[in-house]
Amino acid sequence: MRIPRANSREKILAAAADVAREAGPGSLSLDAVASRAGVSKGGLLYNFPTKAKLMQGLVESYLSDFQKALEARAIEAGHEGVLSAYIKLSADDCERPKPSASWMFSAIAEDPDFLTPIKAFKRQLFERLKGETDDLGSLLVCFLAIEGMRSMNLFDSDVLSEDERRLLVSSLLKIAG
Amino acid sequence: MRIPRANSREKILAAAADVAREAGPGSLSLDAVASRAGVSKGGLLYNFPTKAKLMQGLVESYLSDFQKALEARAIEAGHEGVLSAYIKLSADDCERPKPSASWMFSAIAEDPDFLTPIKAFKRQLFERLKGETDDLGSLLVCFLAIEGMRSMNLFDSDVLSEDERRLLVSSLLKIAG
DNA sequence: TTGACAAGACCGTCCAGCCGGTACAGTAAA
DNA sequence: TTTACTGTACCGGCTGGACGGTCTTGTCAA
Repeated sequence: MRIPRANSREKILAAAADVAREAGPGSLSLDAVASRAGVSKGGLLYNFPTKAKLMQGLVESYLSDFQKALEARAIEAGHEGVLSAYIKLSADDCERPKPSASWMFSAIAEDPDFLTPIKAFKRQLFERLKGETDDLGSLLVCFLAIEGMRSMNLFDSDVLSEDERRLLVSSLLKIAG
Repeated sequence: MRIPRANSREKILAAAADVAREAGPGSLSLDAVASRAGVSKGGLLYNFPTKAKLMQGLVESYLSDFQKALEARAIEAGHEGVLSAYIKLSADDCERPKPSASWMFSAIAEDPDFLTPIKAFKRQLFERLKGETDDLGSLLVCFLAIEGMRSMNLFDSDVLSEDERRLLVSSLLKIAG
């Protein structure tokens, strides 16, 4: 019954994200992921020898997806600059009602150091944005506001209404110029 | 050996926060909290019958501390308005090198619904700020930027340098002013 | 072309350990 | 006597992980 040559890694990663989102970050167990992915626990452990490796895989795929999406937007936006691309990308990400990265809480519970690559990525992005503008103050406000928007989405927070979010995004785009 | 009439509840709450901060949110077990608080497990369960009650206690004390601090700042700041008070309070909170609310991740792992009171509080705060300004766009940017700052601190993120944080705060105060 | 065989991908079971929670007898201050 | 614990002993469930077996695919000599 086993399908040969299936790309199990991606299937497992997606399953892990699904489990964390739907059952809560505290319920991200290997058993749950395996059954969700349609894979035995042994098979899961074959692809990711430890839970830590699974988390690491989640972080890496998150980061590479993000980078790819950002690059695509940056090309698409062209002269408007990377900051605008980042704003729009984040706005779209936050449009989705359900947070797609609840697994991050599981990763933090496992070991807070899993966030290190994400922090490094953000710092790198910030440096890149710094080279694009001469008003550091505005950039900081913009960058942090996006961060706030993303964190609210992560926490599944409905503090802002849709209208408010739209207004926020347009205000940010105005600041970004 | 028991100190009479000690306020164990607060001691336990503080111990729980300490454990989460120092050993990581995934290591917040009842045993760890009890031993950290210098209390037996029986004593801990006497004060908080379940782990969920402990989390709830953490959230409630966090919220009441926050509200008290904000009120104090608001009176202190006087005519400058609540938004300025909120900015300054958050800036000071984020000055502290170690995040004081890692327990929040433990709470989310336990049950994401523990955040509901916090979301409600934030919404309430936002409504209050809305009544103070006529430029909703600027308020949104400010509010979200603060949110971003707080979340970065929560994630123990050193993405921003001290200088950058200072510049951010002054930019925010300028927008708010 | 075929057959042997190693490597790759995965299954299913088992286990030791930890965690939340219970139970209960004792104790010292108020 | 009541309140507020201490301390110990215990339990059942779940979890991460180890392990041995199984099926599949690729390779290569005969």
